[in-house]
Amino acid sequence: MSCDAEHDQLVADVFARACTSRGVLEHVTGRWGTLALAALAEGPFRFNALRRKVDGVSEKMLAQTLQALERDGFVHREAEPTIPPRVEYSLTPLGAEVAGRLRELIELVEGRVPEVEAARRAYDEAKSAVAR
Amino acid sequence: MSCDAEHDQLVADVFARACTSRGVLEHVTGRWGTLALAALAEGPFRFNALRRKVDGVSEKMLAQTLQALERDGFVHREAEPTIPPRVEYSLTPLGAEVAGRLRELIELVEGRVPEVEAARRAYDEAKSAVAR
DNA sequence: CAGAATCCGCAGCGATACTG
DNA sequence: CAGTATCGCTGCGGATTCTG
Repeated sequence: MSCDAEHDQLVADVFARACTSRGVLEHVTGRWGTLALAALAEGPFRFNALRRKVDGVSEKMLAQTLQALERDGFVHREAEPTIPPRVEYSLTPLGAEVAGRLRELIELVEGRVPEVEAARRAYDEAKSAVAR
Repeated sequence: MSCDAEHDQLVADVFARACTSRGVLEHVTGRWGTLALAALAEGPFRFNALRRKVDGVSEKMLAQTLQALERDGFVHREAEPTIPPRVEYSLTPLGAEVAGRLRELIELVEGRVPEVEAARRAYDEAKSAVAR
C-alpha cells in the first residue's frame, strides 16, 4: 500500500489508483469536505450562503475545499461574470452519488452515537480502574 | 453547527451529538482509521501484522488509531498476558457495520477514479488555458 | 460579493529510543 | 512483541489584508 514508486511497472498503476482514491477520499471525508457535501446535498448555494451554512469554516478553507471538490468533479461551479460577482455551487451527478453514500455512513454513525458514548464510558472506566 | 457552548440548553445536546458524531467520523474516515478498519474487515490481526498490512503507518499512529477505535467501540482488543505479549485486534459487530458502509463508499470512489482523473485533467487544462 | 495572497502559531506526525 | 516517551519539525488552518 506504499506510494513510493519503487515497484514493478505492472503494479504501479494499481498503487496509483489506490493512492488516488485515498487522496480523493480525504477530500470527501475530510472535516470540511463532509460538511460542504452535506450542505450542497440540500441544494445549490452561493459562496457566502455556504459559508454561513457550514458554520465555523474560514473563507480560506471553504475556498480550498470547494476547489478540491470541483477539481475532482464532485462540485459544479457556475460563475456569472457580473458585478458584483455571483457564483453558485452545486453537486454534479457524481457528487450527488458520493454525497449519498457519505450520508448513509454519517447517518449510521449518528444513529449509533449512544452506543459509542456507552463504549467510551466503559473504556474510560476500565482505564481509571487500572490506574487505581 | 458550532461547537461553542454559547447556545440554549435545549439545543445543547443536539450540538453535542452532532459534534460527537463529527469526532467519531474523523476517527473512522481519517487516513489511518480508514485503512485500519479496511484491514480488520478481512479478519483479526496482531499488532505487527496490522502494521505490515497498513504499510506506511508508524507504530505511534497505529497505536493511537487503534486506541481511538477501541474507545469508540469499533475494535475489540484481546490481550493474552503472556511473555512475549500477544494481542489480537478485531472488529466488533458495530465496527463491522461501519466498515461495511465505509467499504461501499470506498468502492464507489475507487470505481469512479477514471472519471475523477478525467475531471482533474479537464480542470487543470482549463486553468492553464486561462493562464495563457 | 467572491476570492487570492500573505503571515504565523501550534497541533500532529514521524523517527528514535526505551520498557515490560 | 506490544507498546510508551520524547523531540523536532512540517504543514494545516485561522486571521488579516487586498483585488476585481
